[in-house]
Amino acid sequence: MTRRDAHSGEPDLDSRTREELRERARVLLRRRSLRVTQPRVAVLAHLLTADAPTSCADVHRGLRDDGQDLGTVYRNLRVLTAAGLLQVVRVDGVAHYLMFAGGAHRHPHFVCDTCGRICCLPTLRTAGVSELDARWRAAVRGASVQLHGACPECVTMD
Amino acid sequence: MTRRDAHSGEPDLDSRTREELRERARVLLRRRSLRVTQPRVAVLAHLLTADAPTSCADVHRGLRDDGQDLGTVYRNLRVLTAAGLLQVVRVDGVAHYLMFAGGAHRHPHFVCDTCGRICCLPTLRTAGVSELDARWRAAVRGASVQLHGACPECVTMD
DNA sequence: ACGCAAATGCAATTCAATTGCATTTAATAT
DNA sequence: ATATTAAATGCAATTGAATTGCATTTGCGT
Repeated sequence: MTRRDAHSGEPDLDSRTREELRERARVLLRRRSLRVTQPRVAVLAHLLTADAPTSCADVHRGLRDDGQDLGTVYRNLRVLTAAGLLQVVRVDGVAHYLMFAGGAHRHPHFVCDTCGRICCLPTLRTAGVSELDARWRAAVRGASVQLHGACPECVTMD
Repeated sequence: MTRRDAHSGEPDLDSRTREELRERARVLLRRRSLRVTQPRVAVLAHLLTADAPTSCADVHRGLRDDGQDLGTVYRNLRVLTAAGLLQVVRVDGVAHYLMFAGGAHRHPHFVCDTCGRICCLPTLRTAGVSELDARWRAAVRGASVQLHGACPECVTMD
C-alpha cells in the first residue's frame, strides 16, 4: 500500500511529494514576483507533474477535489503563460499548457489523429523528420508550421 | 468608373469575372463529385479570390449580401476541406481556410502579433528562417511546429 | 418529369474562454 | 502585530466559435 500506517505522525509519501511540488511552485512564483495564492500554486503544481500538454478543462478536472473555480484556472493559466512559466500548444482550437522549457529547448509537438494524445517530441537540432526515431517517423502524416511576430507593415509603423 | 453604361446589354467587368469565378468553383466541385449548390459555389468562389486564410465569419461576412446562412457556411467549409479543396490554418483557436495548394507546395504561415493578419510565406525547400527574405526574417519572433498522424501506440492497435 | 438522398435555412445548443462584480487575500507600509 | 490596498478569487453571466436537430428545399441520376 502507498499510505503509511495511520499511527505514524509523519505525512505519507504522496502528500510529502505533493507538498514538495507545491513548494517548488511557490518558489517559481516568487522568483517572478507573482502573488503566491493557493489556486495559483495548485495550478502550477499540477502542470509541474503533467507529462503532456494539458487543457484548462483537464487542469480543472484534476483539481476538482479542491473545489477550484474554472474561471480562476483560466486566469491563472494566462498569468503563468504571460510570466513565461508556461507555454501554449493549440490543438483543434483548444489551448493546452505545459511548463516552458526555455528558449533553447523548444520542441515540436505531435498530435495523434486517432486518440488525440499530444506528445512532446525530442528537440531536433536540425529541422527534418529524418532525425526522428523510426517509430515516430512512421507515425507522421502531416505537419504545420506557424511563425509569428510583427509583420513588415506593422514593424514600419512602430 | 468600374461599371459600364447602363444602356449596354453586356454585364459589367466585375460581374463577368465574378461569374468566371463561380464557374471555376463549379468545375472544381464537379471534379470531386460534390453537389453543386449555390451556397457551396459562393463559398468556394469567395475562397478562390481570398489572398489570405479566411475565417468562417469572414466568409460569411463577405457573402452576407446573398443572405447566406452561417451554419451552411461552416458545413461547406468542412466539406470542401474534407474533399481536399481547402486547408485549415488555426490562429488563436479560430479556423482560417485557404485553397489547398497541393501536397508538395505546403507552406508555413505567419501570424502578425499586432494586426492579426495571416500571411502565406513562400515555400522553403530546406527548413530554416535563414531562407526567408530580410523583411520577414526581421519579423519573426517565434515559431511553432506541430506534426500529426497516428501515434506509435495507435499504429500498433490498427 | 420523378424520387430520393443530400444540402439548406433557421433556431437551439454545445463548448471553450472571458468578464463583471462583490468578497477575500496576500504583500506592503505603519 | 495591524492596517492598508491592490490583486486575486468565487460565482454567475456572457461572448463567440462551431455544431446540430429538424422541417423544407434542391440537385441529380433514373
